[in-house]
Amino acid sequence: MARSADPVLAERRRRQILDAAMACFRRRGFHQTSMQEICAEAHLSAGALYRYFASKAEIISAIAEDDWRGREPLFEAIERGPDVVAAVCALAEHALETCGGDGSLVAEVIAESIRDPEMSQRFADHDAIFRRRLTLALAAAQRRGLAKLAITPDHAAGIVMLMLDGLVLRAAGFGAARARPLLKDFRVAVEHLFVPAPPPPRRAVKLVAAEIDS
Amino acid sequence: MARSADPVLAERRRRQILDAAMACFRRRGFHQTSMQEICAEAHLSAGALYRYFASKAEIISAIAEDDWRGREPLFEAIERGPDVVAAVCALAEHALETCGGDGSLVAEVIAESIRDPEMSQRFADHDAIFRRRLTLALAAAQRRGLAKLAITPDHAAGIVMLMLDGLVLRAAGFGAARARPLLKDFRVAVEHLFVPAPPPPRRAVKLVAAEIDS
DNA sequence: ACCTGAACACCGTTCAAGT
DNA sequence: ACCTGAACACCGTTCAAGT
Repeated sequence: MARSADPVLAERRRRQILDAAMACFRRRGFHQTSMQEICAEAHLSAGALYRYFASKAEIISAIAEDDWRGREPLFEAIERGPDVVAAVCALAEHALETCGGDGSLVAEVIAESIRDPEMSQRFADHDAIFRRRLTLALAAAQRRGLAKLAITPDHAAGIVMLMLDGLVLRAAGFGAARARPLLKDFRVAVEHLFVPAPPPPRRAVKLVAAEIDS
Repeated sequence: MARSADPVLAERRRRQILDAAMACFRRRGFHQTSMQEICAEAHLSAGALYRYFASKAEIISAIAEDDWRGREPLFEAIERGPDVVAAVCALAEHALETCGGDGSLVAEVIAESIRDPEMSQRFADHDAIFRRRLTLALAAAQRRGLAKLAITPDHAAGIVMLMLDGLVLRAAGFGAARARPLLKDFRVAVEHLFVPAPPPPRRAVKLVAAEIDS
């Protein structure tokens, strides 16, 4: 928003406000936190804050944007790492960690994105990107012989994403501690979708089919 | 809340308020709807409304309770129906329908349950019941020979629930239309978890393993 | 240019007063 | 017993006035 003459100050103020907001939201949740509280935490007046963020929703949105960064390494691990199953599970663990802590921010971001159409669109876009990226990573792993998929990479990506949402939703709603056991379910599912290429057998086995009358 | 001398009137008023609230929430979302609007829609004053519901959250909670009823038939279809895969997919379709329509109530319920600790606890309880019930249904289907599970019924239940949440979250956030394609992913996953017992083969096949030097 | 903080238009909830 | 609606204690946001 703010047309600023001093971009350095502007950036400093934005971080100052974002950090204050995150602290407040973590303590009391998005809607329980008043702008006055954020102002107090950031040592700024209401008027000053509105120079840098047009609304409370815009603050939440900026926090979500922060969260979406730095997920690329996880995809690269799927593409190139030695253990695809482990790398996909790392995606789930990362999701759980991000949602970790009880007064989680992610819960607030989800809640807000469900309500606010603009945030929702932003989420849908990110969702599509995420799926494409995951599909590509899985297909790459498959081509390199790192994984034998029981189904197409695209379906696998879709299923993994559905389950990730399940984890995130529970972590957000019930706390990371209650969601953690579900990682086991996640892993079991992944293991059945990604039939890992068996290690080169020390003894080959030949299967012979013989017809018998029934 | 309301200690009422006339339980018939009380019940009528509760329905009246709930119906008005649902109409308002569907139109404008939970937090965008003011109590004044609900009062107007229900043709009651604010004071009267608060005789029957202690807070806005309690109204949302009552709506969720309504939603949780009548899911039992779906479990029974899993237990007893001829096609377990189809019955499990019906669970997903039901979830999508419930979340259907754009200004969905479910989105509001999710958002609120994430925020409000009491609602969250209620959700966690229902979640545990749901998992037990689904596990039982799957185990029963398995015992009756209707399904051969690739994994334990409990894991299968957990995975199905994770994916259901994924569907619900997207339906709530992006609209049922954008979530519907994911049903295909869901089905593919279910088909791989529930290896259906193959139809009695017209010709039996005997597998013979013969060791060979590698 | 940047900031302040009182003022504005709301909100959910309560409670004295009516019938 | 049941209901009304003005009043209360807030809220997010704005904007005239300061430096």
